Amino acid sequence: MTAERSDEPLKILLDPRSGVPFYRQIILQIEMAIADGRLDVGTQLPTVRGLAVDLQINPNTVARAYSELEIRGIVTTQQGTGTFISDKKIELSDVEREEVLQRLVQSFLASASSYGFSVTETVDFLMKLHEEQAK
Amino acid sequence: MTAERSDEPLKILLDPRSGVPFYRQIILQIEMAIADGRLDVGTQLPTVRGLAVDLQINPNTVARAYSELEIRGIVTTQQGTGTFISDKKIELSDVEREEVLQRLVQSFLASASSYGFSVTETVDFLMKLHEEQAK
DNA sequence: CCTATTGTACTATGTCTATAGTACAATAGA
DNA sequence: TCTATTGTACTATAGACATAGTACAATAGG
Repeated sequence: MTAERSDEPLKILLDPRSGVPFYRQIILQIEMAIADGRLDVGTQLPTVRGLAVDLQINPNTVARAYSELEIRGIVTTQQGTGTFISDKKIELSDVEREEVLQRLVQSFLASASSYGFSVTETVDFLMKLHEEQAK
Repeated sequence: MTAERSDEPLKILLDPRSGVPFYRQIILQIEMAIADGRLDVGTQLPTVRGLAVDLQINPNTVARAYSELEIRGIVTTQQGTGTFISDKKIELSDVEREEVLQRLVQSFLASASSYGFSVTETVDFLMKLHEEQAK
């Protein structure tokens, strides 16, 4: 094995059967990685061409994902250098925050329910996922 | 709490932001409902036009979902009568079930994250909500 | 300065998805 | 029998998605 960098590279997996567009899957997985701490502020993402080769998809598709992430302020790009995780912070009042989260959660649970997942099952799954991540 | 009975109509929810085609969301949710017993053999599905109105989508889209389900032998259709659950057993492996939930959870967490909620905060909120509901 | 590497921009093509609209076929029920 | 309801089939249009290909711009490093 070649000597890798100290920090392991982000592993992105695409599921062609999910129906979810590739560029969205990339966005989702990068967002997740940031949310749970696997990607820190300032970390460089794989290059457009590099990731395209890795995932065996068109560079345009990667570029589109990065472009959307930049529009949302989640990453910053520098011509000729690369794409990096930015330090996006959203300011909301506590009340607003709670309302937003409440709405997100309700929508999520309703969705899971329509697929036949009970609230208990859904919550358990999330907890387990979170515990594993904490290791 | 609602006092619903076994005759409650199947509730299908479409998520336009998921990237998953409507017709596939319909197929998946019907399959899941059959797999976990919410839909029994012989049960009539909503009519093509009726479901289209409910979901506010084009009848062609519903027809496509039903058509694919029939090709797979999951439903049987009778001209002029309707579409019914056939007696084909649906074997959704735990893995497949988990994949669906995984996708829902990932999309949810990414969404929450984009609003500035950490995974920990989101999970805690859900847990607390669930505990209170259990009382 | 020169070159490789990076991100960006554009055109073009093909497939998939969803829509609107129209028409037809088969069945149930009055 | 007649009519409404059901599923089915088709055309046409528009947009999203992924691809291929080409070209350009900005930066790092020798």
